[in-house]
Amino acid sequence: MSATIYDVAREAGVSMATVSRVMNDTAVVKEETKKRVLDAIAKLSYRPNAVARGLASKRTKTIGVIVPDVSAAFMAELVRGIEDIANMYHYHIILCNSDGQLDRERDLVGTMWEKQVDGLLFMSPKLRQEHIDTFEEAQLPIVLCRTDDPEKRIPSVNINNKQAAIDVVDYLAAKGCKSIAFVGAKAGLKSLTDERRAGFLQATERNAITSQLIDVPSETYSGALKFLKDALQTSPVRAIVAANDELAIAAEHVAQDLKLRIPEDVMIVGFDNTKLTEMSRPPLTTVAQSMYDYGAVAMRFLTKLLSDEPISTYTVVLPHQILERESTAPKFVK
Amino acid sequence: MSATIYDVAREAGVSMATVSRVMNDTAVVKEETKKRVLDAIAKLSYRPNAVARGLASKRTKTIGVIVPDVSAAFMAELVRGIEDIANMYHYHIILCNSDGQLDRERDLVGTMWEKQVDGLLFMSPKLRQEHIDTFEEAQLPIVLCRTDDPEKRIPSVNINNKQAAIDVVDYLAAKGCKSIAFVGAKAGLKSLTDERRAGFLQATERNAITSQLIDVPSETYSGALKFLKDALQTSPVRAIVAANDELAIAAEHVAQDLKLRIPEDVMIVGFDNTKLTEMSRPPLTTVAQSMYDYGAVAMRFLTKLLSDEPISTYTVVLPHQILERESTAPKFVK
DNA sequence: AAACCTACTTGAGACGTTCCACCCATATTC
DNA sequence: GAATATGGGTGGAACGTCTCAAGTAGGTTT
Repeated sequence: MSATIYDVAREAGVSMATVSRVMNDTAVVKEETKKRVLDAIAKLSYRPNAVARGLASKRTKTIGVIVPDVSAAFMAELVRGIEDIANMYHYHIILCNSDGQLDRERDLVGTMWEKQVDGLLFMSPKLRQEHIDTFEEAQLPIVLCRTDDPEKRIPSVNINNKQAAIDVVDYLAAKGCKSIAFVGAKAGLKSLTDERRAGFLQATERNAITSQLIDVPSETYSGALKFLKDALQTSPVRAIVAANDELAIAAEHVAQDLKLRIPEDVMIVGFDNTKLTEMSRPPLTTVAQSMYDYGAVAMRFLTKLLSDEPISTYTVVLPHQILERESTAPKFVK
Repeated sequence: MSATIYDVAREAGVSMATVSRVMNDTAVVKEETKKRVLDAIAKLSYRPNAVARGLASKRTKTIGVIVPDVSAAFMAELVRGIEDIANMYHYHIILCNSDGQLDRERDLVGTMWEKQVDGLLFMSPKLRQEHIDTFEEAQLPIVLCRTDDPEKRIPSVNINNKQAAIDVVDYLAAKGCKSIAFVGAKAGLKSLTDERRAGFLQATERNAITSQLIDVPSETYSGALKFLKDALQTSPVRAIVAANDELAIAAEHVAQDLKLRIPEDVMIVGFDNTKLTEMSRPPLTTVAQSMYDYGAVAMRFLTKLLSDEPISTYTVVLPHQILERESTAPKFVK
């Protein structure tokens, strides 16, 4: 069996309390005593038991991270950002997948409470009142990440998706596009897409651009192909704004099948700057938002909450940026 | 403050022990008493404290998962597989990124011990003696995943990469290819690639096929483009086997730039069956190994270890399969 | 000389469970 | 009728740490 704090105390000829103080550096200990304790620790290769520590101190140095699905595009990058910062502040993360299902999400918040996590990082495709109630009940410090809370009830980190879509339309308008389509999941399913669509509609109207909405049943490559083909065949447009990169690539492929040249005949813009954008033909113009930073900022925010550091704003908005590639800008030919 | 088991006991007029037995269903309790307890639990909305439980029972229902980098291609899928199965057996996972660095890995194993995890799932690009020593010291049930231990000292889950590469060459040979190139990182950097290359070399020799090795500095799309171009321009081959899908797509693009038709002029095969394979043009033939299953099987293995279920073999080898797509098979045209 | 610091150190009660030893009826066996 | 099971329950030590009130020794002030 492994050594306990009590063993170390006996070995060093001091009390448990002193050992504890040496370990946690929580009060002054005479240099000589300290050395005796450290020697004893080394000799017994003592490591503190974090569970006992958690019980006694009521802080577990553990953060619950609830995501819809780690394996979804770039979610892993976000999680990596979270983990890195967590680590920096000596936290660990318990990762849970909810598939965006309300029951599961509520369940997980409860279980995380049972595990006595110090805080929660929460991601969900759509935030409802039930979520808020659950959070209320759990009484845990929570930061929302990439999850829109229109009423700003919970601390959150987001980007301004609506503005980003507006920027994209303005960008395309400046290139002379007079007719633009937006492709994404039907309204009401995903907050992200809804916001982007709203920006799209607002900006097309303001710029007097003919707009068209292409609804797809699921925001995946294969799920979108057919709907895109139908839409593009019946009413050709000058540009396509896709709710994410995967859809944008589907749009590229459909356009190419219809013998349209990109970007000469039709321009295509995606969202999220996933790895796909570089690997598509032509490379995809997209709205970049660093997923890593997303997670990192959210986690840093949470650590501030946990250590009562002063907070300037409870709804952090991250910057975005249009990354121009060849799907909207003709390639420079030597 | 939230209710404790003691509060519930008082409310129901029974002892703590009885409440515990109701919660854990660990012994018979009279129907009537049980009801009183359950009512009290509901009334006080009692939830057991997992930390206290962990201290008392010495089991935390938590698994440590150490990966080089969650955000690396498809690692997230693997983690998802782990999480799903963990969940099924009522475990949670603490996820840590090591970047494949030995010190960090050893550190993490130690911290996971402190956190009193019930077991460890470990992934690393290259296993060394120091790893084994660290595991030994930690005295934790450990399963290696996608991490080769040539001496089979630690329980592990893997696929037979060498055989997979042999299968690919045989497959191409059957299609009449007489000259095949292998593209991947230089020998000695990645165990995975080394194994695949070994299989490739063995099979090309056996089939009397002209083989060529294209070494790239990094196994990424952009990092490989130039080297592929140089290689394909100087010595045209009939087929390319890439160490992973990303490289295979780079190969596709380079071939297309050289006005080669795929698969008529050159066939291309990737490894891993990532999402990219479906989204490339033409869709990529690849060696499929479900990353999700990889994680799922490893986790299931660990649960068996943890509950002393009988184990048939300590080195699980997962099946692989060549998924034929249009990069090696001409499209059927209506 | 009494009172008061300061610098260290101790003792033991939490923290919220699990689980073992034990108790008390009532029923069953020899 | 004594011994033995069995169902249903109790009490409290143990798990390994933190933490706080309290203690000691030596010096300084009044």
